Amino acid sequence: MSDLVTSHRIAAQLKKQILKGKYPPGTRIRQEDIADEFKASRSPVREALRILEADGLVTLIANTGAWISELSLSDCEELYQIRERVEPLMLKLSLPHLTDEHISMLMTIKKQLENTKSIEDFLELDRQFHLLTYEGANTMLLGPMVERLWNTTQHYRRAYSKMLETEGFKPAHLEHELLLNAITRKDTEDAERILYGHIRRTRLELEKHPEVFI
Amino acid sequence: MSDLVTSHRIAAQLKKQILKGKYPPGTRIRQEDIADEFKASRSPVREALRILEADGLVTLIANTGAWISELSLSDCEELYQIRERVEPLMLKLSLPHLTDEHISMLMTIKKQLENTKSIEDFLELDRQFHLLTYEGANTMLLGPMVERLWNTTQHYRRAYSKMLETEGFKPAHLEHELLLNAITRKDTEDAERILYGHIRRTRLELEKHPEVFI
DNA sequence: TAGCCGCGGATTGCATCCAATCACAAGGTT
DNA sequence: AACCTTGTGATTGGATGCAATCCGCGGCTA
Repeated sequence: MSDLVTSHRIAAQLKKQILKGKYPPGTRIRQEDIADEFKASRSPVREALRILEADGLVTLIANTGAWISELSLSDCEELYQIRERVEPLMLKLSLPHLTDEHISMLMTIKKQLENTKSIEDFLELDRQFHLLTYEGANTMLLGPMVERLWNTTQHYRRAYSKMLETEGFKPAHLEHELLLNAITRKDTEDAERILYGHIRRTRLELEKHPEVFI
Repeated sequence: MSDLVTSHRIAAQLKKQILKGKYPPGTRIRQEDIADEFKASRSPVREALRILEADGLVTLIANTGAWISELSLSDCEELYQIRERVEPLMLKLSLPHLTDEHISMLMTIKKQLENTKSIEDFLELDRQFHLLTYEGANTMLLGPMVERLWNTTQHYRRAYSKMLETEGFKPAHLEHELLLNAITRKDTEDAERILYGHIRRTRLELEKHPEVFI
């Protein structure tokens, strides 16, 4: 389907690379370089860049070029405040439709999360954990929006995580425990509150590390 | 600047036309038609369509075409629920920076809003009123997001408004009164709650009119 | 008569070429 | 010495032509 379309293929690949950290924020992207890398012309590359712009991953400036999006501290605070309000909603919509399979999968991921020492694995598992709690909400609009919020903050979550000692992850683990518990009990209100606190605490921690930003 | 770039110019113009209701939801858009209309080639049109896709105004399907975005009732409910959570945040960030000029402007718009009989004017003034209350939040991310939410629901606000008798607008006027009052008092908490209720009530009203949707 | 297959027209996707624009550096002026 | 100006190279934006894909219609078959 759309994966056969060159522009979409390029967009998907580039997205992976960006999220993996291949290009740090502020890196300039030249159309021709990408075109060569994918053995295509600049046309589909330009479309791919527009797609990634919509995802918030790159920033385009007319007649000038494309850069990997860069967030200031205040941008990041803003994004987290949005997440604080929006993700509990998504959880509320999702929770009633989460099955036992979802929940046992969540338990598995939670255990892996507690045992890993690798930052990269932590980031990936944490993302999987939260996005899985939203899986029940079959939504055409909120889902992409939330994913976008995660994507744009990815670099900063990574940078911030690297500054933490392993002890620093403990609150997150406890909150995951509480969250999973509330989910199992199908206690929407509690789950929403815990998630709100989880994101809010992370924001406040992040604000203590302005050195992550320019 | 970017308005001189053909693709941006086309995107901006098309956006206006769509919001004005020139193309109802579900209308197919052929690249060549738009290209002819703007006396340009298909290249900038394609970019413009990608931009509008990011705005949520059109939906692209690979190898098939572009359509004016269409919302189902449940999509619309979802959007309103997002607005219920996100717009109060934006108001909270904006309120402390609203000046007396903002407030007197808001009063003017409110009066016009109460006196107009035209649906089209009502839509435009209502939009101006609310977006003006957000003007104090100089945000790079929330602002565009909120505008996008307004854009994608525009058609349905219009369709729904047309079904209402003039009496039907009364609650909205009262809520605007309360909201403006709370803003004048710089009472963030109250303003947030009133706004939440305003959007929520509208959503519930909308749910009573499923005939607006397909 | 209903359903399936295949073909032609219309439309989108991609490559290539040329034009327009910008950033940067060198030179001149005050 | 700092600032403005101008020209050149690099890069993006747009036009055109061709290839690929999809949709609808007609005819065939069960």
